[in-house]
Amino acid sequence: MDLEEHTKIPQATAKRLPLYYRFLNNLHGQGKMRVSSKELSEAVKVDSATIRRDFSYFGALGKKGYGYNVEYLLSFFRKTLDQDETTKVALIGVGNLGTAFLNYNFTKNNNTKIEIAFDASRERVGSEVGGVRVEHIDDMEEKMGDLAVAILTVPASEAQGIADRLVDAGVSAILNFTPARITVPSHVRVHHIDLAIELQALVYFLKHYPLDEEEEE
Amino acid sequence: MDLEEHTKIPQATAKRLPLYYRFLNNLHGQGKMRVSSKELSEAVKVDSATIRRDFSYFGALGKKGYGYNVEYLLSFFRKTLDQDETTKVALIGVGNLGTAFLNYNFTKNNNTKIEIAFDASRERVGSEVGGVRVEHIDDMEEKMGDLAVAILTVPASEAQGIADRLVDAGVSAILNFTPARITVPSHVRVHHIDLAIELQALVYFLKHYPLDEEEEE
DNA sequence: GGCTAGACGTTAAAGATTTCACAAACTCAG
DNA sequence: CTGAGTTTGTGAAATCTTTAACGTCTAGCC
Repeated sequence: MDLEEHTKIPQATAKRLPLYYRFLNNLHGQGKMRVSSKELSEAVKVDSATIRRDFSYFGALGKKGYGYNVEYLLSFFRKTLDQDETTKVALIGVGNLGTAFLNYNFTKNNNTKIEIAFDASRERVGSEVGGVRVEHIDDMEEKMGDLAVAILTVPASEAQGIADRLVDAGVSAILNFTPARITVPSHVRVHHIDLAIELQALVYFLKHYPLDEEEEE
Repeated sequence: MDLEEHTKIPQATAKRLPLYYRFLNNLHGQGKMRVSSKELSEAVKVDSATIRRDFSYFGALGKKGYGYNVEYLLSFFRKTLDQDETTKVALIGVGNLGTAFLNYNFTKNNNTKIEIAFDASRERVGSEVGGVRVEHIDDMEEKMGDLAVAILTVPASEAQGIADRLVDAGVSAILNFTPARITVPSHVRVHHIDLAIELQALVYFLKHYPLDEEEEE
């Protein structure tokens, strides 16, 4: 693996890569052959200089006076983002949010696939949601296999307990949608997405960080 | 309004405020009287120096050798985060994700409340989900009143169209959960939360940014 | 009352990210 | 083939964020 190259890439850039990839896919689907950083900037709402800088970490991908070749860029990012090998994911907690994930067609445009789901409700067990089998949470360790990534959409009170079990089962990355800040060993990566906080933060910015005035009523 | 003071607060700090607030609430509920930046750090997974720095933007809230008084800090943040006045929110798109929001009890610990929801499916219209009335999307302008914030959980293909209508209806902040990057006038604030991208980014970090080695198998 | 340990608030440094601005290099039309 | 017009890639500057380090002050004990 060519970790040496990738390790140098700023985290802020890495987070934008999937975004670029998706929009390049769109463009390609529309039959576009070339694209400039300026066009891309308008589409993804990222400053064009930032886009050029981001791309430049991977070398000279474009041509001066021309822009970027969509197909080339796309195939480059496909490799970089490991789009060829699908990462299998487990989902814990088939509530509304969990169901939303299961019905989301990740595999399209995406290198991730939810392979199996777990829930504590006996009623849901055995059914399929969005084409994914739902198993009982008690059988998690047994049925999870070697999946490395888990999406956690359980009630907050369960979060830490389940996280501990996931870690024991060998999971190395958790996408945590519960409000609980879970504690895990240092070799496990956790990303928190906290819906209530996102909403509160938006409201805070709205009230305290005025944007342009509205021109008129 | 005391915008002068708040405008100076770094965005990174502002995004953490709701997180602090929630944990302080927890502590208070547990009957804790005092808390140090170190304790808080372990709970919210933010470096203690960062916490002290964050708090210091609001003045000297703690006492040397003692820490912070939970009650005082809580009441301070309640004012700062405008917890006393509830912000009313509209939700557009009562699919799985939208339903998850409607069932989420935001008002608890929170200054936001979803007042009304809209959906394109005639079947859902008229029902209540999570105690919120669902109206038809065609009646949006008419029934939305003066709500300033909207949560957008519609299919990506609808996102821009609905966003335009929201803006016309006077909304000034949108929490966009669709993969579409919507375009709005400069006086409207948009936060994008892109679930597929969050998952992909986590996978990318997992593969390319190794954490500590696992000690053993 | 005095001492020790603890914890804040802050200065300064380091690190990360974004943005500016422009030379270089390319395209394309004529 | 030439020249006008584009657009990249990148040094350098600006900005933002985190972290370290420590002086100062307080609590609480003897």
